[in-house]
Amino acid sequence: MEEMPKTYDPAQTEPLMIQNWIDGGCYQRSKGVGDCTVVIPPPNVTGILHMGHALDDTIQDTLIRYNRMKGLSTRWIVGTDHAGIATQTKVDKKLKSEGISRLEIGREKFLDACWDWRREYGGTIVSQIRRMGCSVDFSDEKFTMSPEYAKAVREVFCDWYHAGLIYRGKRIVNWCPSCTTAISDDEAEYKDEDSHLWHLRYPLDEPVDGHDYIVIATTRPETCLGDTGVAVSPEDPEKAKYVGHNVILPIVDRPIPIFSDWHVDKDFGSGFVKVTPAHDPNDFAMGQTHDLPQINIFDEHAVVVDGYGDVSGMDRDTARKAIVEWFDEHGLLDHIEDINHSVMHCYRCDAALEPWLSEQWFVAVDKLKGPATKVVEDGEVTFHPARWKQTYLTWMDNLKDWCISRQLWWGHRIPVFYCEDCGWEDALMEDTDVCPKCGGHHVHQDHDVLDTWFSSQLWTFATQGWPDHPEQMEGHHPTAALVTARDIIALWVARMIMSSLYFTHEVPFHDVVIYATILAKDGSRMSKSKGNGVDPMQLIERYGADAMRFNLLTLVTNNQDVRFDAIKEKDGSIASPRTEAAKSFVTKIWNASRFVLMNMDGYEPGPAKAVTPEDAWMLSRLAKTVASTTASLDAFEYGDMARGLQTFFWNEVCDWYIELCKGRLLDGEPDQRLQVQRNLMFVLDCSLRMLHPVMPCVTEKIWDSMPASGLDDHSAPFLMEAAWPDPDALAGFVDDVAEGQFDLARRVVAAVRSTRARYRLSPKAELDVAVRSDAADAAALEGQRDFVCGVGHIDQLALGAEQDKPAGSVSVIDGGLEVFVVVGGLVDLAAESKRLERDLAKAEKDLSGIERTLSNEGFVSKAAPEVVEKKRGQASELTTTIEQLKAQIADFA
RNA sequence: GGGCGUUUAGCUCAGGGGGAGAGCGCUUCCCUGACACGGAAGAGGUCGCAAGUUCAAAUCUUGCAACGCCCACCA
Repeated sequence: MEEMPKTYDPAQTEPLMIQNWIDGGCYQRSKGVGDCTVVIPPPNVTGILHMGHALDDTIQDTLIRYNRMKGLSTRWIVGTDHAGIATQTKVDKKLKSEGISRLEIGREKFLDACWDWRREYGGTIVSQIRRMGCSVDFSDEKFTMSPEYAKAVREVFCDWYHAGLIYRGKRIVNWCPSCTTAISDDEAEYKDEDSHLWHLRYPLDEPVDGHDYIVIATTRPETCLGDTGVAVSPEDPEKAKYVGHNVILPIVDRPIPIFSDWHVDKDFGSGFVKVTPAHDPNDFAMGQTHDLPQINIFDEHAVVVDGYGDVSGMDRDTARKAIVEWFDEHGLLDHIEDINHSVMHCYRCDAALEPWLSEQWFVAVDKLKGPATKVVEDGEVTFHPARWKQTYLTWMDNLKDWCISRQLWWGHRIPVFYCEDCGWEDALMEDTDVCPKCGGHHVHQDHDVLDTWFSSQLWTFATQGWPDHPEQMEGHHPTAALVTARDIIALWVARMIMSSLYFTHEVPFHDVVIYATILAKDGSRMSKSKGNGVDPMQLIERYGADAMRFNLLTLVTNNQDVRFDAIKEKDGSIASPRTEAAKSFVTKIWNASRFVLMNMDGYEPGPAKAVTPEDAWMLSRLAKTVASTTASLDAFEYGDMARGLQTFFWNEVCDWYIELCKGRLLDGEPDQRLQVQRNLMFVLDCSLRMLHPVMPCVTEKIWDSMPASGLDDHSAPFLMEAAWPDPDALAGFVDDVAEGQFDLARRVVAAVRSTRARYRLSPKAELDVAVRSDAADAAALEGQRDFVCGVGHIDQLALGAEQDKPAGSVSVIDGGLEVFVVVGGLVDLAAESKRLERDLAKAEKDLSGIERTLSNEGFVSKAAPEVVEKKRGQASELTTTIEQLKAQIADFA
């Protein structure tokens, strides 16, 4: 047992505590009854952790540490995500800065560079998680591209492929002509741009009602080469006459039909829409409905393909100019309208994306969505806060087939093999270069890789031995809870539920905890480009991990986003007042513990026992706090828990109980002293255990110096492995009468203190005080005479129902108590009677309000009886107060 | 366009049908035997606006306004 140093330095102590836990094997699976396995949402290996991760990981660590202390078998699985496109972009940029081109060095060498990157950043991320004090199992780190994981991914692909859930199809994808890859909707960025709406004339093949042409409106004149129809709204009576006729598509001179479709808004543009199924998602859908040909006019670089004369070989911008010019020259350019519309851009290279028809792999979701909907509807998977359930169900309801192929190199390569000789195709668990059908040697593997979410959807079970070692999952899957951000409910949470139900026949987790998005102080999103992001490591450096964790947990409420109060100072450091306050709390815990522990000479462990009224009050408050803290943790209400603990420990344990124990502890008889030591140790021990999941380092460090308490023998080598206080075992300490009596005493002390402040009396000057109250209160106060006098610095304290107002005294009236403080010649008659008049006016106003309520027929008959009773109590108390105030004012007059 | 969230003290935020709360900041006093990263006493708010439900609304409903987020669409 070491003595506690006078000051606590988180920067020095935290890494030591963390090292001790790791050396002690505490982070690996604990053995216990019941299971609490949690998988970390794997951070992308693209960089360093941000505040969102810090919050995410703090919640999980609190959850894990709490359950570990409760005696469950716990394990927190850690790992990182290869993050396909994001990582490839980063590596691409890095190589580019070194003058190296991805295309020149080829796939193999590029992948080597990706692995190098992964080693570097994966390591950084893991070390940051470690520095936060997160008790993840570092001995068994996972990665979404490890050989075992890759096997699981391949198994899933092959299974779904053979079950017909994965199919290849032509779809419009968001194509980046610069990166020559498809970009998912989620990865595309919308930007508002000023552009034009070109109104172009398309000649009719025969006049309709005397009209030779119609006017279509388009923002993409260059795609008209691929038009295969013109659509009007079914709700547009004026256009109905054109339906069934044909126009002759200018330039290419092709007749195309006019039809009606609900996609068209009759009030937009000219009411006629050119339909280009190969180059627009809506047009693609209309093309399917109306059985139109799909004519692809662009190659993969968005250059017009052969067969269009001069326009062939032009890029899309040049082609646009040329085509508009052509219409103009031929008198077919009706007019040009200015327009502002949003255009999708590649988030890697910022090029405008091209809707492009290409061969892609899809997961058919029809069979998967039903079960995934049901488990959430039935509550087998529960969202916290509950409103996210609706978000999930709405998304699930609108779910379309999922495009899983990506034209990237970094990722899980699609395990489909093709024979160029006989056309054989299959998804295989093992690579092959010989065709099993014809024996030919011209076999190649699909060049695309899988969407990153395809692999991360397996995270709860592919990290636990699936598919080869199902025994490893036994009892540890489903996992307990998933803690994540709301923006990936659809991308990740939903897909995990679908794939887990399909492959493991169980849900991946029972609870989904969605925390608030952390915004900058001004309410904007934290982002690198804005430079308003806060680096958690900087906060830790300045305030310590415990302080940061505590502050972050207070942000876990029902809200969907919160502003983080940090500001960047001139020297680049980060200042966060709330985190600073949390650091003060850490220091407070340290100092209070140090005080208790430095007064333990002669201490023998033993049960806590209420000897004095303040003991009874403290133990009752402790029992209630253990119960409420436990309940909050079980309900994933971390903000409540953190705030509740702070109020309890600081305002009740430190400000009152420890202060009140000083007399007995420092000057008491040996027996008295021993009992108060036991009580203090008990309260401190329970408090540290409750604080530990939130602030693991400081509490663990204090535990080093702690002897056993009445709670248990401290046989656990680490606080993190000690038992969570059992609310039921403490229930016997709950004592509402004691709490009420204690409040009485605190009110007398408060009255004396405020009088001192009002009269500028020294806090130490001993005063004479008289309290007039009813007999029961007087008796209760009599029992607390010592501490009231001690804390209130009272020389003579007179109590009783018949107390007279002492000469030279001023009074404070508080809920039936009349506290008279003798200030002697200082009494300022004018000021006092003014103050009393003010109090009287307020009391009378309050009373008249309550009497109005009470005289209301409706209130008395309809309000809950206890509410009426309470109001009556208030009225009678105020009546007493008013009488007392009047009497005293008369005294001063 | 559909959905969601927020609007409470100078700041960051809790709370939530029946007496307006915390932390920081501010004012005054106190370096009292762990802690000045401390203690005590205070000042400060018609809980965004309007209507409705109710005996009772900061709290529930509706509308409005501002800010923000998500989804869809933008020929």
